[in-house]
Amino acid sequence: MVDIAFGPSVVVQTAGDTKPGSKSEQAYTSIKARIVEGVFSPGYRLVLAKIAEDLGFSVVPVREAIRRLEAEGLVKFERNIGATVSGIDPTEYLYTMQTLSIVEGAATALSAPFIDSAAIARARAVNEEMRECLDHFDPVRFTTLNQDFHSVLFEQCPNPHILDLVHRGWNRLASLRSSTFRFVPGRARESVREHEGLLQLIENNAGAEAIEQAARRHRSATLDAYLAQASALTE
Amino acid sequence: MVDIAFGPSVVVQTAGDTKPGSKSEQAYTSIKARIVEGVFSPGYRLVLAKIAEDLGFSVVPVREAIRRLEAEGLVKFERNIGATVSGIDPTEYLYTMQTLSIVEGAATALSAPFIDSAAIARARAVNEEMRECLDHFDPVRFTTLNQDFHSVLFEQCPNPHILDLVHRGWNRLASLRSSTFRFVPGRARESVREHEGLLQLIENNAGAEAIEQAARRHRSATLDAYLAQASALTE
DNA sequence: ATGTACGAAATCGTATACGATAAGTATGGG
DNA sequence: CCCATACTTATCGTATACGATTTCGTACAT
Repeated sequence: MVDIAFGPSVVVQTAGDTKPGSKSEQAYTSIKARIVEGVFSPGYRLVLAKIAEDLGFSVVPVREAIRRLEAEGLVKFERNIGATVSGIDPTEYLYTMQTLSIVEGAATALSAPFIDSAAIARARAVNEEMRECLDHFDPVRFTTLNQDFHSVLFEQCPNPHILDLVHRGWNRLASLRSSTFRFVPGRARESVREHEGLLQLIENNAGAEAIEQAARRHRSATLDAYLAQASALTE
Repeated sequence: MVDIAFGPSVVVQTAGDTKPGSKSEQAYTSIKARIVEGVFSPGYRLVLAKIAEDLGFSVVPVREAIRRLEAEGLVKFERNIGATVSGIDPTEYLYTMQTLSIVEGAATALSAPFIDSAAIARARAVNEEMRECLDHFDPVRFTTLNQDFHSVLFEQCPNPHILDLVHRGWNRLASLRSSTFRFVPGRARESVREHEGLLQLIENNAGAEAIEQAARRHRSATLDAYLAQASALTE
């Protein structure tokens, strides 16, 4: 739809990708996908030689890929020690959620003036699907749809940098969730309601300030809900 | 004071640095410094072999360094073509300023509850120095002090991710300014006034919302002022 | 039994070498 | 005189090789 969704998780393209032919690039994409999909869980040790052999490459392009992933915060790379998939102590989770909250709010506010009625209709349709998910209890699908919802809103975002930050946050969280995600049904229901409210604000051409606040309130509530269970997250 | 200032410009540490011993790390630091200080202006062609020879290293660590810089947005690296210091068409400038505005506002709001009277005093002192700069017309020093001012406020920022984003924005802008910076004296005077207002808000324990708004308004005004001259920026 | 020291294995870091690709240049035809 | 094509050159991309560092296991002494 908006971004590429495959399997249980979602990999969002981040800016700065080189042409696909480069092995360094392939390694980057491949490793990132495996992290985001949860094949490589947090704490997983990424041994250069092993990954290189897996992919049939030499270590050099793999190193580059790892460095890029490090800059995105997906892995930690220590000299003479090696790379591990970034851990997620509750604190780190809070940081990420808080940052995402801010950045998503900004993206929503910036995009609002450019959202036409067609986009709103699409967003509303996605939100309806989310509502249905509530009955069938499908958390994975719910999360994917949630990102789809926001993606529709952000489609016309006039600032690609902000969008990039949002995507990085999503990827980060996807990596965390694949391993330790838990669903909060009550919160999810509320979320659907808030989405509808946000759409109405946009339809009524509310000020950017109001929209941003709404978006931030939404995120903030989500954050609180998840924070309660954050202690369950392992290092 | 807060961050390391040397020469006319300021290089802000960004998260993700490896131990200093690594050549890859040295290359990273060295190239970044030269970009931020303006030795490598936007558009400058970074030839791997040449840089490697300059530093006395081989190309491999240099490549890694470039990749990290690319992920931070400081350089553009195209397959089989090479790396160039990121350009700054007015649009890109707008994106960066807008993003920085949002992120700085958030950082200010988050930090506010943790700012004690001593920090406020220091911030105020810096702001006074800025006021003095207005008379002597020292734009470079003014910019440095401006970052110092915010650094004092952000010292206790509870979210390092946000802080990292702020620093990246500063580095980015520093790179741009070194080559094409122009000073807007009227705007600068206003800026000093707004800083004082912000400090008073914090002293009075104003809500995070109000503080964030003030910070954002400030940035927004700055943005507008610089945007007027943005067309003067070269690709 | 525990702590320490030494050695071996695993892994990372970097240099060098060579193949691949794109940009620049010259030459020949229109 | 201009354009297209072949060739040369500059630069990047990756593999391989080897040295450096860390970690882990084992043996020894207390």
